[in-house]
Amino acid sequence: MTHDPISRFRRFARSVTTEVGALDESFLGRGRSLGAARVLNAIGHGHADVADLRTYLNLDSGLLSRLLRQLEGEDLITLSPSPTDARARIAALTLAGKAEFTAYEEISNTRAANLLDRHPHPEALLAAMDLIASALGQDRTVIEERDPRDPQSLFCLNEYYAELGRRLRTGFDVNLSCDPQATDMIPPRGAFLVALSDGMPIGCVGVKGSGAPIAEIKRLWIAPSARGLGMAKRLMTAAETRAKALGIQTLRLDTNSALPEAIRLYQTTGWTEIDRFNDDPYPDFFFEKTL
Amino acid sequence: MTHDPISRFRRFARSVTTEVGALDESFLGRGRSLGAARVLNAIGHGHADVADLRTYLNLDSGLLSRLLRQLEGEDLITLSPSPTDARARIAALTLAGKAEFTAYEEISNTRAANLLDRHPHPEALLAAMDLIASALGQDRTVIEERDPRDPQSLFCLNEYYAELGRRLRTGFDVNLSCDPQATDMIPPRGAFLVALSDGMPIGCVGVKGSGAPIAEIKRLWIAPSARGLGMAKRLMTAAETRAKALGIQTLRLDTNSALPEAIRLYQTTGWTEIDRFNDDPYPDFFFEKTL
DNA sequence: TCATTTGTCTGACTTAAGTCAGGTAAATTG
DNA sequence: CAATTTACCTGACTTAAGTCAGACAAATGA
Repeated sequence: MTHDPISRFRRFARSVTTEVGALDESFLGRGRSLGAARVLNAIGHGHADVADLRTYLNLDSGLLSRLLRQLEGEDLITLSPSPTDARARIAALTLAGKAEFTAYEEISNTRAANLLDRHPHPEALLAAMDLIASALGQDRTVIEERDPRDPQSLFCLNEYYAELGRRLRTGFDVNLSCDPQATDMIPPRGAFLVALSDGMPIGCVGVKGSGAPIAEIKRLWIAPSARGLGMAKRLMTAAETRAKALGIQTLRLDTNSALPEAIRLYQTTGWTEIDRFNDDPYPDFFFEKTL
Repeated sequence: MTHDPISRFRRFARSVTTEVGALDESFLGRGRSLGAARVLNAIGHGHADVADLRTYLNLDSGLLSRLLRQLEGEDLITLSPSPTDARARIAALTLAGKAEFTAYEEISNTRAANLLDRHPHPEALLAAMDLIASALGQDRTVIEERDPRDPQSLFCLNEYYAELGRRLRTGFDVNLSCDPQATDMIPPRGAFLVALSDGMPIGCVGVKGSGAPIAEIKRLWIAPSARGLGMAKRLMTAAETRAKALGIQTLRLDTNSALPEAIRLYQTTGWTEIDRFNDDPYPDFFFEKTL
């Protein structure tokens, strides 16, 4: 058998291992060990405090300490005590460090751009990568509270509107809908949650409150590449927990029969169908849940 | 920007690196260094002679020698001189070695099966993996001459027939077509070439000869995941070179207007359209090329 | 046949990576 | 406030990985 699922998976793993190995090789071209390069890159990507670096890179405290001093010796980073805890130290790139970091980024970006450039269907290739990254990263997906006007929140919301436009027979115009004001989805009135897989937004949900003990769930969206992995359930659970913490006792939501997966989710997670509670033209299904 | 092509590519690379790292970790669970495990696996996958192992694993001769002796000391492999060259040595797994090899395979296969099992659309995930593996592996794709009755050849031929069935408005029944006898595509009359990416067949082409200095190109097929990467051109060039070596002076082929990519390829690579030269019901385009 | 090349092995290295047991100073807790 | 915990550092290790210069025997070519 040469074409069974497992052979195909393993061929994928081999090809990707080769690519990863080649990237590591080109990293070594900058005359620094892979360990030091990883630390430099992690700092450049915003992992500032030493404790964070240690868990992110999964390094022994002694080993990381030495790597940090090596980078400090090369004048690529500075280490200063944390203002809130004089024991902890915070790493920052110097100008030279930023230049080195950019050089490493260039290596990665060039490899990525080359591969995408010479492919006949870059968008298909990227969609495939999204799918695989979501499947592999499902255990590492985190849910974070964000301002709904954040770039990552806006990305989710735009995708959500675009998808509604495609799926509702009538199309979707956000201006005709009961569009929640951003402040209604920010504490203390409400909250907006984004699911991030490796930093990439792959889903969102909003709790739209008014200060009263009743609030609405809005804008539940999951990226196509992440569907079927249980993200909607995780997001809804997180939203309910957050709503409870904000003092909300009852949640309501409206949805559309063109979104059967969503309706099925609500039906199986303790929501009860209720009568129409607004005059928004789009929804035709209404649910309620007591927390 | 959080959703540009390069970010998406790099998110993919990160998630896959984590997965590869986790696999290496579980390999270490068998109490052998990664180097020794890699050698054992390579032998199990048919890399028997030491020289082949050295190039395949890209190892220093001294290092490989030591790893081999370590495995020999564990009674996992035997090393015997090659019958054709008494300097060269050939590695083979002992019974215990086969058991260890299987254990490593199990680790990989279980990880693969787990991931596929818990995904809602395993076939979509696999198609995405095929696409990426073909894109990453395009430089490592090799063209090999095979017997057209080989399992890998048959896989290509079946896919080819299935695809014709989908694309021809009339469907496609191999029995109605001028199906070449396998012996017509085996030296000295002809040849059958298969493109292999990491051992996986992703394309084929046949040269159907009769002993005369005129022969036909048949069964040109490229896997969907590998289209647009120039494989068809590579296969055709290889087929022409092989035909020439078999003493063939003129090549002909028939094709169908439902396959415009193929027709475009022939038109741009030195083929001239000619009159119908057979009464096969399927083709409606005919080409010829003098080598 | 004899010089050269080839395939593998050995011993003596270097280096990166990682482990582990203290040590110091700051923060936290009862 | 004293005891404990936490965050990081240091020194002394081990191990895997990899490099390099020969050594040897078999194969090859003039």
